[in-house]
Amino acid sequence: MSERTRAITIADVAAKAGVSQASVSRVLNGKQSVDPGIVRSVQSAIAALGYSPSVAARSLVHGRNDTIAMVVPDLENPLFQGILKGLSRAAASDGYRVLVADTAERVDDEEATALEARQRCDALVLCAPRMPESQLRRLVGRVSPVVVVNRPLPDAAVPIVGVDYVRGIRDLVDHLRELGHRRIAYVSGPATSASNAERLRGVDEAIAAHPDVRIDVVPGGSRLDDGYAAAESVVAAHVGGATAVIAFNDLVALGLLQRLGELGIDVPGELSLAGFDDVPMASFATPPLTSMSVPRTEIGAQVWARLRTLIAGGPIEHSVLYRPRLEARGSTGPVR
Amino acid sequence: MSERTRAITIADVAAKAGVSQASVSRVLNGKQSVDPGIVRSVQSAIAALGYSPSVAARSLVHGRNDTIAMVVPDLENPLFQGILKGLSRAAASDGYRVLVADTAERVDDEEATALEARQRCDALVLCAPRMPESQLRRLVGRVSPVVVVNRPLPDAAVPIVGVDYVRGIRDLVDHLRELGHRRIAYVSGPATSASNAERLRGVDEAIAAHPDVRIDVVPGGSRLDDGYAAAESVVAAHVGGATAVIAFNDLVALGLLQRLGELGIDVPGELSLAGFDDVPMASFATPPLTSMSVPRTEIGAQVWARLRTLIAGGPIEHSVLYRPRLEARGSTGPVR
DNA sequence: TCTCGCCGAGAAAGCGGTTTCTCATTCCAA
DNA sequence: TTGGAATGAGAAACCGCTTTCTCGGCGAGA
Repeated sequence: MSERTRAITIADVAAKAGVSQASVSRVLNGKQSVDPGIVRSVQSAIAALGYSPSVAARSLVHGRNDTIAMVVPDLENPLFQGILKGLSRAAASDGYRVLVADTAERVDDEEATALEARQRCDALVLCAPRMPESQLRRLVGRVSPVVVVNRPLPDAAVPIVGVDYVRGIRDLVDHLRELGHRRIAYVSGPATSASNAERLRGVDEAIAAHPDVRIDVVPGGSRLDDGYAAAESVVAAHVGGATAVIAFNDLVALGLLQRLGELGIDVPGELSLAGFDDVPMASFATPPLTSMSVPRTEIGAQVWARLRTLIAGGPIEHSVLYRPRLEARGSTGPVR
Repeated sequence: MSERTRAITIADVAAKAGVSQASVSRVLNGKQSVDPGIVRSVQSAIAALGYSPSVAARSLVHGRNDTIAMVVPDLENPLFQGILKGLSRAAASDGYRVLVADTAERVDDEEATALEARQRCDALVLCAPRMPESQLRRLVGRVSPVVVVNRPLPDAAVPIVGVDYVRGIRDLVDHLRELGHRRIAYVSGPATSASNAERLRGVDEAIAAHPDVRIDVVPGGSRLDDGYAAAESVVAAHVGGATAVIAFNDLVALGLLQRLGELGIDVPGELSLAGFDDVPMASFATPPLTSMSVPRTEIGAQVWARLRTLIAGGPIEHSVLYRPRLEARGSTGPVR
């Protein structure tokens, strides 16, 4: 291949059309009336040259580049994928693009990744950040405009979009209680996950509200194999009297469900099982998994709405917490 | 909030340090020796001011912005997610970030989306593009450097990273044939999917290689509910003599598996079932789903390797086709 | 001791656009 | 007919950084 030909610039277009660069710019942006003749000659020059303006130059002068970044602990989590999808589509409708930064659950890299991503973008979405609260508070101040997802941060000057896990767990416990369950096991999530802490609060509140209910917490994780591996503890809890299980999320529940099947434990006959998030797979499990539905793409869209306001210099809009909706399916049933 | 304070620039740093902008730049980039005293004063000025260089300005000068874009038909597909994850992590290790552009399966928007994304980035990844071949050939010429994933494009001047679906299907048919199956149903994917066409070629080759095997193609799709909905046709094929089913991908297979269970059809007793892609959920299904494993994140990494070479002005590296690996699990068994 | 070459630092010229500023027209009202 | 406002187009400044160009100072060789 020969020497790379320099890309054509606005100057080339101006020369070809016999007008000034300013006029070309005006035609391009159409925010000032221009002589129709000039418009025509500029347009034909653009077409003839196959010109397309440099995004970088534009960014420099405008101080923005119509791109936002989403920082996420693990791209493989269906919840984050759904949020990314919703965010990406909503932002696209306003001409914004989304850059993804996967921190691969490395808590120590989160801050640096966020700062670096922020440099390239006009705004940031921090999705379920794992870092300590004090660090997060400091960070959100530095990377504004920013929206935080799935991480409570009381009184911080940042919009939060999240899921009411406390309420979700309570509703789920209510569901199980109505089915007659009084002894429940909760398979917990990653220690660094704030939403796990929220779920645990939900557990506590549920216990407080229903003194007749007892909930044992057993260690788990966030992925399919974590659920599979948690079966042992769950069985122990079952032997100890638990008749129902709530898993940190659907992946854990599905992994657990598989293992319970292998162990010959009937769900929901012997043990009821519920997950969280209502991932697409949930309703396709055997038995279909009871879960708390979370509007993933809707969350993404809401995040964008808040971010857009912020970018436009608007106020910090109210935070919003989605209340999960119970999807009662075959994996939970009346206590025997 | 008061008038937004202008961001600090390299000029501020230079002034504070009492040196020229050029020196600050030299310190920053460290590609020229600078007096240690100047280095120190610049560094402390940077620290004191909390300066961070403008990415946009840098991009303008360099003509690149260390960002690539991945255009994908549907972010919810686990295959693409895996590729994105692998790509994103590999690129990150070279200081590159990835921007995602989801075309939401709208074939007509693909080209525009790709062109638009290319403007903001140094290079492009076209993931399973749905557009017609002629259009794609034209496009890849315009958006170079570019790597195409999962779409054959013979003799095009572009590296291709993909999966050998032809071979994969053949291997899968061989597996079923060894189990005694002679009548198989193939639940096909989206009409616009090139990889579905490849699978169909695999079907044809398998038939040609094994005259005793017959494979019926029934319509399907690419998602869980497509598989669920395809059950009717599959049952018809089963009644017609088919003893095994190959689904377009694992999602279809899992959806189908669920419905077959509801219909009381024993898998693999009555009907063997296999998917494709080996998504994480596959081994957690009941029964565990036989599938063809595809190295999703590895593909992403390979894509980056090729793209990096291209960006650096290197040659178009050889295309690579991964041969799927059979993961024989419980959903396929000997014919009754 | 003098000259040549090298090195390091500042000045200035871009990178490719947008936007202000300026000035020449045009149009309307007095 | 003329003054003044409105309009439109070109010149030039500017966005923030990199990189070339230039020049002063210094060390080494003669």
